[in-house]
Amino acid sequence: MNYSVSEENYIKSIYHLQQQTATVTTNSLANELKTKPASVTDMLKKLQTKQLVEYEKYRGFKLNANGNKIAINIVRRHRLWEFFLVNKLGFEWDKVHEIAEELEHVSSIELIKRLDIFLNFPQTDPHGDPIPDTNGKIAFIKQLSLAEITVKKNVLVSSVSNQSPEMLEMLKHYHIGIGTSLKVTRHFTFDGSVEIKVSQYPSCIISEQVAKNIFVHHD
Amino acid sequence: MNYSVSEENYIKSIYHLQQQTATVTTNSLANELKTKPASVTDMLKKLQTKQLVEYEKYRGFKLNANGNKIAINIVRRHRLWEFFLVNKLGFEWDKVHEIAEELEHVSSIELIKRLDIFLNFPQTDPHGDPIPDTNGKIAFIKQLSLAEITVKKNVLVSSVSNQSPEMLEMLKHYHIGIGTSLKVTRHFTFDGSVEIKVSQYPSCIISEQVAKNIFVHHD
DNA sequence: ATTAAAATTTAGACAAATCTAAAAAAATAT
DNA sequence: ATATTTTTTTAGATTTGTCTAAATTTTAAT
Ligand SMILES: [Mn+2]
Ligand SMILES: [Mn+2]
Ligand SMILES: [Mn+2]
Ligand SMILES: [Mn+2]
Repeated sequence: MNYSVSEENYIKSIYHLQQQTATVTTNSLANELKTKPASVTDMLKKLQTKQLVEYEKYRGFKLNANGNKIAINIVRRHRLWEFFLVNKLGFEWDKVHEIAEELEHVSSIELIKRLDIFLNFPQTDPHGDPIPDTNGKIAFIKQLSLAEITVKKNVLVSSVSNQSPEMLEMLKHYHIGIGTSLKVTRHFTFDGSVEIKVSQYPSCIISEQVAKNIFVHHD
Repeated sequence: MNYSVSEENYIKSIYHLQQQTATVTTNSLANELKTKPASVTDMLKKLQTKQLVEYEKYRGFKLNANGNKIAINIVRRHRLWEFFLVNKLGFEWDKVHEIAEELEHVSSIELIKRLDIFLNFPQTDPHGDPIPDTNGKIAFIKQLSLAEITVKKNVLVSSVSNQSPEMLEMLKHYHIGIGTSLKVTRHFTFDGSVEIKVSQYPSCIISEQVAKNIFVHHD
């Protein structure tokens, strides 16, 4: 079956909210989609008749197996396009989300198949998020934020959860990108700030707020 | 200003029909867009209030300067995507039109700018049609069909007007593609068929119907 | 010049997606 | 346990794009 742009956006947003809370509320989805609660209720009735969600009045809702499969496929398209935009067209990573938000709705299956080949089967998007494979399998990478990591172990930056231009600017300043190798040298308990050492650059200190948004894994 | 997918499809279709006839009729546009005449009238009123067409009740319509500029920009996007699909993703040229029909509506200006750079500023799409530049200028290539061309001059295939899978199959059989060098060796007046010689291959005869769809220019 | 046919427009309806305002249900506070 | 606040749903309206059927205008034919 084929879904409208609007339906796809709802499905994907439910999926993302479910990563945090098993069951999603009307208000949170309205907020995520920048729409009104009444509109969410309307759409949910439709998604229910289309057998994509489990929904009980006043009780919240979640994607069923079918809805989940479709959501993951949209995520796959989104992230492949983001990879294309950054690695082929040379966009900065803070500029690609909006564009991928449109591209993800182009419906050709063959297109995505060929794009994947063309990009050489990338595993993660420019923000470090995993790209689901054709079967919907998502590689899980155990990752911790810089605020949680133990001291003096070399780690690789695997993803950054805040993808704003402001964050990008700051990360550039610190010479941090996806894949960058670094080491936490100290945690300051007073304000939660963290001292890090990025390759040959002198040590520097980042705030707890920043540290919480940078995720790393051991190499 | 920003236009809906539907508005853009109407604008582009009017543009294409205008290449044949200076002023476009309601029925021909309905036919082109696979919609109903009543829907065309409705949309034309909207395009008129948006200052994109000159329209007089019962008298047909045409794009004004503003509408024309927008149409050409959509054509530009369409053809750049077609080029991408064929030359980067490896699609056959008969499979790309539908997909480009969706991709052309992705609204980012920066996207098309970068795509153009990435593709190295292609001049023509996979069907040999010229790609308008950023300013809307379209390179005009004087071209004649194989049915009209004079005998025994070497010519280059510049475009093919019928882009169906059936035509592609036939062209492949004759080893003809965009850019192929060939020579017309005879015209048969009885049925309008044409004998051609494609590089090292033995001479062959193509029907008038095929000849009329293959356009060439002198090298 | 009438008449018949074809093309175009209008009138009115409908589906999708959205909204505001009011009603209903659930959660929270006293 | 009741009252208050918050969340969610319903009712009803709106916008966009489409359609069918009927009316109007234009074009073609006699
Ligand atoms: Mn989207
Ligand atoms: Mn991403
Ligand atoms: Mn289109
Ligand atoms: Mn083309």
